[in-house]
Amino acid sequence: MSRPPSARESVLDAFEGLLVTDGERAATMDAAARAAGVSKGGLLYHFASKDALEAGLVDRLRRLVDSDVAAIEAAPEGAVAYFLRSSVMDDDPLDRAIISVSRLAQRGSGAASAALRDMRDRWADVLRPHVRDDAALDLVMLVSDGLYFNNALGGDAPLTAVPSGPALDALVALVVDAVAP
Amino acid sequence: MSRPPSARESVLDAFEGLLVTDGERAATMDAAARAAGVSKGGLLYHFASKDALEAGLVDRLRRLVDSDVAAIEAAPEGAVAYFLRSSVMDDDPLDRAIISVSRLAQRGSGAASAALRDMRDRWADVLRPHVRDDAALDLVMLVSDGLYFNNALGGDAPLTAVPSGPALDALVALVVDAVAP
DNA sequence: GTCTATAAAAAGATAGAC
DNA sequence: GTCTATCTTTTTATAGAC
Repeated sequence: MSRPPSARESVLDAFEGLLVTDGERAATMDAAARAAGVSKGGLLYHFASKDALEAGLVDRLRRLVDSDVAAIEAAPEGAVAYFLRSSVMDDDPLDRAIISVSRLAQRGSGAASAALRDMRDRWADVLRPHVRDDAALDLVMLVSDGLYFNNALGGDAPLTAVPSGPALDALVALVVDAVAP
Repeated sequence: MSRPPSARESVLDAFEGLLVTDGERAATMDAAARAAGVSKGGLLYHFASKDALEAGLVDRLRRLVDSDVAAIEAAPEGAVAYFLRSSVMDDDPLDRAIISVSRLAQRGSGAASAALRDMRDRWADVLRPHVRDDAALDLVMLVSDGLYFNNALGGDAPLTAVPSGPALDALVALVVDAVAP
């Protein structure tokens, strides 16, 4: 935790970047090594297999979700409003981790799917006390999923124009009003 | 339109099935040929390349969206309620086409991303007259995206328990009430 | 229209030098 | 810790027989 090996993190960053910007197909060990500026052998010293590389990304996601759950709980503007606003992709470390692990999940990685499921469960647990009932919780979670979905799909352009600015304000207000206890 | 070549459709069905159930990685030309009961050479007669095979699936999606938009417009229970309920994956031809083309989009196919974007635009156009304002339209579209997202991810189990039965009824009622003009 | 055989490239992984 | 070289398997695609 105090002294993370630099090359290891570089490889992980490069692999994540390839998944986010170029899609699953482009995220090969070869490409990750090249993007990180190491050789394939160098990469394989840190991550002995493709599975190990993917596990590294999944671990990173789990750690980022820990901080996110804490931030949701502490948000002054309310947990629901904060959660929805943070569901709009902003290219921060958590967003990149979610997108890249989503790509792994679609490649068929069971560990990636499990991590995403777990993330979603933890979000639901922290939001539950802040909404009216189960239908309200479903609504909040699904809007959040939808916001991520539009960024996780279609590598180049987002699937749609995700609401931002005043449109996002109006959406958040509408949802907060509909789910308030 | 009247006499679709049988082998061609079989190959397309097999390719779609592989994408839906086994994920992108498993949907190779070899596997599609085997699943369709033809040889690789036989497949390549109908689809000269992987791109052509993917284009075949995208065309199928476009045709199914045509019918779906008509069904939304004609729904007796209201466009929004019908649209949301039909966003829950039911393994019908349209759902399978959406999931499989989503997988192609994540593989990096620009044509697949464009078809999904177009589908979403057409849905928005047909729903717009049935909702209060732009924020309400965003809400409906995002909940629908969320419902699909949870099926498009994680090949084996859906990412979460998608609401069904009374939970779905309550969710639809909540949304319909929040967006009614 | 459908087949077999095979080429050509890319991917994951191993061995061992430095 | 990092490198080069090499092996194996998989995937796309071509050639040409039937």
